[in-house]
Amino acid sequence: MKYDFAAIEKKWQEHWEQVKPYAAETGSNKPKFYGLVEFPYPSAAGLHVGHPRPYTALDIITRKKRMEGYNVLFPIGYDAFGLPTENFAIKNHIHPAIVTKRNIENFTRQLKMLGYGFDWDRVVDTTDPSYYKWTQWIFLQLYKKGLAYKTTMPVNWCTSCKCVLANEEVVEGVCERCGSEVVRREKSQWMLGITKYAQRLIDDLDGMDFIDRVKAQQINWIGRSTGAELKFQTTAGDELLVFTTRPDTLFGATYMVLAPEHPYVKKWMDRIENREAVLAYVEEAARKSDFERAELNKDKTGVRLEGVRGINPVNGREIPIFISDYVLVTYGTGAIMAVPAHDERDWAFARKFGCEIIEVVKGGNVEEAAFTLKDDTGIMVNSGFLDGMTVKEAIPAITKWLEEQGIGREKVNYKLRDWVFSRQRYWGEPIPLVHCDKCGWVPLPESELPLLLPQVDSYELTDDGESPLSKMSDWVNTTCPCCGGPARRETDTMPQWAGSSWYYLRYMDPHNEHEPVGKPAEEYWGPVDWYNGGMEHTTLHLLYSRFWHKFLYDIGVVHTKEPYAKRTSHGMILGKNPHYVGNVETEEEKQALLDKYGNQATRPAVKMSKSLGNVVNPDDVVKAYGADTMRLYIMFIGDFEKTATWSDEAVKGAKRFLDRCWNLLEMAKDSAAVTPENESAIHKTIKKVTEDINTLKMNTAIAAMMALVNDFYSRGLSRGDLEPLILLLSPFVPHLAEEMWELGGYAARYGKMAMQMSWPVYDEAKTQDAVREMAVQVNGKLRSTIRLAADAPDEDVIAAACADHKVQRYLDGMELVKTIVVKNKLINLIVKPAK
RNA sequence: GCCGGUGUGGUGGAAUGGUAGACACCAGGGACUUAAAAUCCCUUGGGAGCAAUCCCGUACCGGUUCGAGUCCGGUCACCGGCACCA
Repeated sequence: MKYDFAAIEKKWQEHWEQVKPYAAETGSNKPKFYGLVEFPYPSAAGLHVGHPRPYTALDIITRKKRMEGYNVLFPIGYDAFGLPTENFAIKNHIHPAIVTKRNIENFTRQLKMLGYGFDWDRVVDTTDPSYYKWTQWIFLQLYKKGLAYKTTMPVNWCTSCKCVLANEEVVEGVCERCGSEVVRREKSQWMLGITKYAQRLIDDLDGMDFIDRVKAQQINWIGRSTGAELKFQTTAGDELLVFTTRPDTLFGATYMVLAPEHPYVKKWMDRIENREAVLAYVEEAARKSDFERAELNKDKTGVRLEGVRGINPVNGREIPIFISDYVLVTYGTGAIMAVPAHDERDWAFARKFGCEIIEVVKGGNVEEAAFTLKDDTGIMVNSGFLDGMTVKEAIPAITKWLEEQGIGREKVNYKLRDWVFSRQRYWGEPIPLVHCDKCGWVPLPESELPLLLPQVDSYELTDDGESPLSKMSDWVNTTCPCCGGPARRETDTMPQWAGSSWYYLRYMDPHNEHEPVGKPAEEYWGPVDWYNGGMEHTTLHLLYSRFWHKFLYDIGVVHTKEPYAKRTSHGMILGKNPHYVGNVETEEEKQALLDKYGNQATRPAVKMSKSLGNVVNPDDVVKAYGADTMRLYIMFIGDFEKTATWSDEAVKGAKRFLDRCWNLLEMAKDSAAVTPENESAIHKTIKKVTEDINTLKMNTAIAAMMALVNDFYSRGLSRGDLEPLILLLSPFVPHLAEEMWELGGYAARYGKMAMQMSWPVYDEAKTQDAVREMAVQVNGKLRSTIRLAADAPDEDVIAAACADHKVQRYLDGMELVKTIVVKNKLINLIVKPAK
């Protein structure tokens, strides 16, 4: 009989639809396990071949957990608000809600096609009013606690999306999504006070089972640095506050720099003698896009403020003040004390503008370059009472002095900025606040949630940078919940990251009409035991949702400080590069590719894209080989954490393996007994697969099962031998496993599906071979192998090794000085020439 | 520049400090077949040799060790993140 994957997969998917074997039961007595994958954005393109990688991995893990007796929650949903859908809708004149519905249907079909064990009764859709009601509710709680506030500030503005972006959404000066130029604009925006949680977001990573690179990247992004904040007097009378991580170098501060946007620049305009030059510079800086700032990088520019000088508090010296865009208004105090001798940027600026360079830490040559080491090797000089100290001693000493003088204190700063939370677009959650001329911003009463997105015909972009909602006067004009007077609704919507910041909680209790999540459900299921997702979300979704969770913890909605106990991450799936130089033979052809595609041509594999024609559609793979082959191959492709390249040839290998498994049914002798010669191999395989699934090493788990199948082909097998193999296969290739389970008569015998059986257990004793092959080394070089009974005493091992005819040649005329025996593995004979 | 990671056959990739290359893909050979596909079996890191067997091999240089792909120091290359953050 042939392995008819199409019929088998259809049959079992329909069966599972009926019996719902993946339903999670809140409050069950079994131990719980909550496995989570990042819910997809339902794009028009459908499922990408990258999606099945993490989904299959967690599907395998949760299926195994079920077989191990856990009550498993493995949910799925759709993160469906967002710009691509809105842009698609505008272009094709379809309402985004319709586009979304259609895309979700397609994604659902594809996910079911792949046989995932999701609990389909808990599906969450962020655009569903019964869901975003609670997204809005959480926003109102943030507002009530002062963590949501509206402020005018320079923001990242995408010139193509016509929308603001969070810092996390700007990559190398361009829009993360569309790649267009990002400029700075002054706009009034809703902000979330994530910086208030900066320290906790660092501290609570401790003890979490997150892979190291996720922790490192988050800590990096939050960017904590310790130093001092101190005041400089100025000849204008105002005090200038600066932040420095090197208070020890205060004696070397020979000038100051303000960001061009620093408020004092305007304030001092009357005193500034070179007004025109200063104004011109400020204007130019404002015009520069982030991209230009990054491009122009190290080339320092600036203007000296003539007529105002700062006073170094430690020695009373008057020093010049500059403005320059190498000082950022968004970090620290927007003003610095410059110590050119010990800071590379200050040094470059000082050289260009002829500022004085005073060495205050010995150890370098400050005429040649800035000396920036902050360890014990440098000794303070030219620094009054700090002279002779190391840098490490000088920092607390000067900090103490600043405190005593009342002009400074120790200070911690973070690179993390508050989260720009409003978007000037239609397809997002409406922000549930109104503005009243009398009362200011007023939150909607919770009873009025959800505030529905108005149904309108036109949601085209406006050119003035306002949300499309601002054009809908019927919706915008309302009454103030506070005084009853006329008021206007907020017309900006929330960013895509809003709905995804708490969706894992909704899965626990998806139909609750009274709370975002009920207490019993949250206390039973929380926290998520294992969350897998992309590295690209480390400083976006993962950070944002940890922040929201901590806030919900503070207001008593959840009982854990952290949402996710464990976080792993998968590598991307790349496609073959059609322009790779390795594809062609001659030097001329290679050069032609290099000329045309540059660096691109040097890479064998690249991101899949329509324009390169290397996109793999899961539908096509499933049609040609079946879902089980797709699942198996995507797990076998390589180390889960690393990027991997899709190979059409290698898929066939996965299919071939499943064919070989299928044929075992007919090959197996009709006996329920385990064949003695297969027993050890079976137990070893159970052990290997069990351990490898736990550590996400699906590729080697599959390799072990392949090896066992090869053994069965060469040695023959019984129905009893096949039984545990089917159970091991079942999380990986559930359709094939169930069919074999049924056809092999196991289903009838146990009255259960394979997935409902207990996970096979191995007997450690039976994983041990009675006879071992041991390596024999002479002076560390492999010379022979010998076969001995397991756990043979060292004397026997040495005797057998010395007696081996290959080994003897190396012992001839030599004196045995030492032997090293590694039990059951290896013996090393150390010899030297006999005297 | 800073942080994190990687470097192993023609290819994807395996190897708690202990027989490098498991398992696959590709390729080659054989069986079956009128033939092809599929399937099954065999070979497959490089080099020398009729053979037994030997030599060389995990980016490069050095070190620790009886023994290093693995640990330590240094170098190079590539990938990911951050980047004028004071």
